[in-house]
Amino acid sequence: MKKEETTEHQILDAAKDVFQSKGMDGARMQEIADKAGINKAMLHYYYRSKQLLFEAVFKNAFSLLAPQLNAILNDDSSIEDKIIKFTSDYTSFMMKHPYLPNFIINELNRNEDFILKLKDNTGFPNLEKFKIKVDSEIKEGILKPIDADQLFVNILALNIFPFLGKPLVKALTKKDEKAYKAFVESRKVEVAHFIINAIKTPKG
Amino acid sequence: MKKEETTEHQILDAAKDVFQSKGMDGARMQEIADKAGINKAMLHYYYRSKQLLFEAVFKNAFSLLAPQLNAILNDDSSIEDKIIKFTSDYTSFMMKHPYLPNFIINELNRNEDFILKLKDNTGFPNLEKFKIKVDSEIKEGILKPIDADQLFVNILALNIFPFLGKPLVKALTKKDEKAYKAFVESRKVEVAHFIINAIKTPKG
DNA sequence: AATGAGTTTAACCAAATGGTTGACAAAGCT
DNA sequence: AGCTTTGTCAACCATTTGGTTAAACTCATT
Repeated sequence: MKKEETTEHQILDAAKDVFQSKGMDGARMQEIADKAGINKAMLHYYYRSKQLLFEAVFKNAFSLLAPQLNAILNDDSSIEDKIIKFTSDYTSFMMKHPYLPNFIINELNRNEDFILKLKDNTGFPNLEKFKIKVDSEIKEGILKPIDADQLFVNILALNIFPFLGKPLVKALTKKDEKAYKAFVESRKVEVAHFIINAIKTPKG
Repeated sequence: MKKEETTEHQILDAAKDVFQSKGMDGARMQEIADKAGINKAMLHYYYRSKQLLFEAVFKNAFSLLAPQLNAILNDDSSIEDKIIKFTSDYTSFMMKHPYLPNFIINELNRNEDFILKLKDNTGFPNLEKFKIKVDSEIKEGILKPIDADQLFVNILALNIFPFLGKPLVKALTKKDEKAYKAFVESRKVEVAHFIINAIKTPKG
């Protein structure tokens, strides 16, 4: 039997659906069982409790996101190239996993201690290399002076917010689903230009 | 008796606390009653159901946020001045209401229809005037070409995200509460510079 | 065929939860 | 003073919910 067909995996799959769209508090064990096509008791047989099943889903989700962040932080290209690549890759990734950012942001807010467990894990994004690169490009005169933390948060903000605040963005800019998708798609390049304009010293 | 001391207002106040920190699903009517110092039956006496009490809290919260957005959208100053003012004002406002952005974003995501009710309301932010101003400043050569919707979403993103993603930002940039507050405080001017650098044509 | 470990199910349980009821008091009104 | 309206509470109710149990089924090994 393939791994995707085992009961344990089917549960995790169904749990992902339900937890990510309804959150820990809104999710119901019965709904997860129904979606997985199995008896509710099986959830406890494999994952013991709602909390543990939730944590399995959460860690899984975060382990999907972390490499996206590490990609920009740990390669050796210029800051400009990092931004161009990240903005495009991250937006594509989010379009495939629309529930992910809200789910993670939300549950981290609901339980601040939760992030401590992740921090210890290897693979938790580290900004050191990025900071060094930013500072060196500033010294070289390629970039205008800017704090690397601020720049990183700006990059994240511009890329993540349109997904976090999708309903708000749609309502404010009066876009239907189709127009919203086109809007986000065009951000793949727009956002990179925007950031680079903001931080690059004029040539000459 | 002052308005703030009426039972009805005490309920709304307590409900605000509980709903904004735990969300609709995580909130408990008993906890709201306890926090308001009254019997649980009173909640239903004044607001009929959990859903209606929640909606009262939500509308209240949104009516606090909307004027902040309208401020930038409807005054007559230059885009540069709008950005400087908004970035500073909005950050101050958010520091006073830290739960607000998450609460609103979250519950809008949980129930997309909900925003339709708000849209009809007078006072719902409208971008028309802002768009016209952006386009005219681009024609005048003050700003580089940029889609007004994109610019507006960028402004929102840079200002709201640090509050939405507070735990993530704290963890990634390795800041404690004090350093985080200083970080956000300095964004009052940093973000405005960042945006203006991105969109203004070089002088000369 | 007998054994036994792993898997699955129906039925059940205690606690929590949103909501209701009926009694009663305080405040207005005639 | 009587009568009505409004406000408040303790007790109660029906349902939902996460979790448990004990029996049954599967299937490889002996």
